Amino acid sequence: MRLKPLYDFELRPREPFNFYLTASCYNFNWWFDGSKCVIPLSSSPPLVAVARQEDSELMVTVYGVKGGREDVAKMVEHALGVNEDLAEFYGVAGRDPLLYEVPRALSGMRLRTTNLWNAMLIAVCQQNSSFAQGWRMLCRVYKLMGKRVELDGLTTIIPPSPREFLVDSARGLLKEAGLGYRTETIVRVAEAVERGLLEGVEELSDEEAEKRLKEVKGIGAYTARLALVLSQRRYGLLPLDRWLEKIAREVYGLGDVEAGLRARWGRWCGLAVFFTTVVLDAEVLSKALKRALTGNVKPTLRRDKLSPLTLWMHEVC
DNA sequence: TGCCAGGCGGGGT
DNA sequence: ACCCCGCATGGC
Repeated sequence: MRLKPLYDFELRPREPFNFYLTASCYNFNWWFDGSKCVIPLSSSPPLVAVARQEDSELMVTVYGVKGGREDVAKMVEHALGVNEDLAEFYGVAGRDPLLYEVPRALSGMRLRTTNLWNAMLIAVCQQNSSFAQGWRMLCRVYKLMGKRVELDGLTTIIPPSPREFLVDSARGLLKEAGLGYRTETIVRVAEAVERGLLEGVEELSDEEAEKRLKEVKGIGAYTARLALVLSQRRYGLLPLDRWLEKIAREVYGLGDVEAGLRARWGRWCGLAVFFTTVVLDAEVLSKALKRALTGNVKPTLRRDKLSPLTLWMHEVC
């Protein structure tokens, strides 16, 4: 399917802003090519934005079938976090033995958000799997179930909507993608979305939102919190998994890791977790722990090494 | 080969 | 409240 350019606009991000790092992180090569970042906005009707940097401006072109000038600027602004103020977080991170490189090597990098449904898909793929395995699963889901679209010269993918997970062939495709027992969980999430269970979540408090997501069988505290961080920037939530549990216990000498991290990171927990995975290149626990304990907390950025920042350079699946 | 990896729920205590 | 185990898959 071919989408046509509908209109353009510009955004002026709050400084410091690093578009390259923001677009690079946890991204695939059909959404970022080193200069253009594709931001899927809607599956039906198909709508995507393409952002690129020009001096201190972001130039955004919107593609679709016909529009309908919804509040695309607001959506792109939120997706890239262009107006986010991280000054306070940089204060916290700057004196943290795990995160002190964030205001330095990663200055201006923001977390990109996606919609709640897609964030839950991402989070479910991280359950009980390594970084590499989780992102490979996700890569295959997008290739097998996403919608391929063409924009001018660019071929890209719009992530599948919950509806695609409720057709007969969906389970087979998800198994093919390697999701294993996560298949049933993500199908249940899709059903919950279709029933409207996840509508209005953004109006709820953090605790209520987490509780709502956990009503779906297979969604626990980690998955719910991660999805809310990745979609709604609810940085007060702490997605704590075995990986971070172990690292934080050793690096900070914590007994009660959850309470200890809350005390340390406060309302920035979610963003701190995100950046912890980035600075340690999301290495498997044994390697990440070694690096954390020796103060090797600067992301590698070598293109031959698969990491959150180089994912887009690789043919993952 | 067997074992493990950024969870989770169920069933035991 | 805890603890423990199995769960499906792929990589080493």
